[in-house]
Amino acid sequence: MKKEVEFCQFQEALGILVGKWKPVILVHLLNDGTQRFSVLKRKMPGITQRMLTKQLRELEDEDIIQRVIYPEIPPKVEYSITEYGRSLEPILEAMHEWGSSHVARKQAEEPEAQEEKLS
Amino acid sequence: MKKEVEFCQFQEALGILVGKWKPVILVHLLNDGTQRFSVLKRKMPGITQRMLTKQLRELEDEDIIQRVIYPEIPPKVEYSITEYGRSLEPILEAMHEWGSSHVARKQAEEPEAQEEKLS
DNA sequence: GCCATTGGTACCCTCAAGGGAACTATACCA
DNA sequence: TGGTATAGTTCCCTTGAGGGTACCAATGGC
Repeated sequence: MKKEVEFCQFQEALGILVGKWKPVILVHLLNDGTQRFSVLKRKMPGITQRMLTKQLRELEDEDIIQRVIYPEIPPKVEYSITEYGRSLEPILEAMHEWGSSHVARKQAEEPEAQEEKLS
Repeated sequence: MKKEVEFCQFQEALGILVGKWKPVILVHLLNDGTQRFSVLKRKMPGITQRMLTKQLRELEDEDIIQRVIYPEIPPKVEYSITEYGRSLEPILEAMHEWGSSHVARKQAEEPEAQEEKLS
């Protein structure tokens, strides 16, 4: 019974981190600090306005990031990591470290998509 | 340029861990060691045969777990974590730890879905 | 008057993840 | 003869994540 509950903890963290863009957004905000929408967008080639807005809103809803609107024209909105969001750093670090070796491994075993031709 | 590549590392780890059941499967295999299909299934109430098979296959394809078939009747198949799969442990641990405090936090702020009524 | 800028929103589409239910093969047991 | 157990597979369906395109509002610059 307790165990069932325990297993959900993973889903909690995953639920926040999954999404094609969320980890990337978080790393940008963690590394480079507060940034406005357009700057984030420029740093993520391939993302659409719609997607970036959506992901940012979701992270904001989870209280992982903070959104500050400056009532100017043209609009200015700045995003930053919250204290709480910063607590995700260990996970992101662990994932990054693991990912690095995973890619290294993949490249080692399929440098040219070879399949143990050397028997 | 380098940075772009770096950001993909997260996706690598996420791609393996996402899925409603994969983290749960991995934790079971990490904690309790080698186990056969039916035992795993029993430990995961709610999962269907189809789903469990699928997730196990995917993990096997990634070389995260190992599948050993005993040619008996009725069939016996045992699953276990590979050396490589064990390298995911830090991530799972980080996620679990974070998830625990996240749940604690959630329960603290919405014990009865109250909204700062105490002003 | 017209265009660019910024940070969005609205509408619609596609594809994959997840899942339900039924079926399979083979041997043992009663 | 029929039921049970194990580890699947097949077919079909639903939902949601992701994404493309177009549009908006207000102002400054030419």
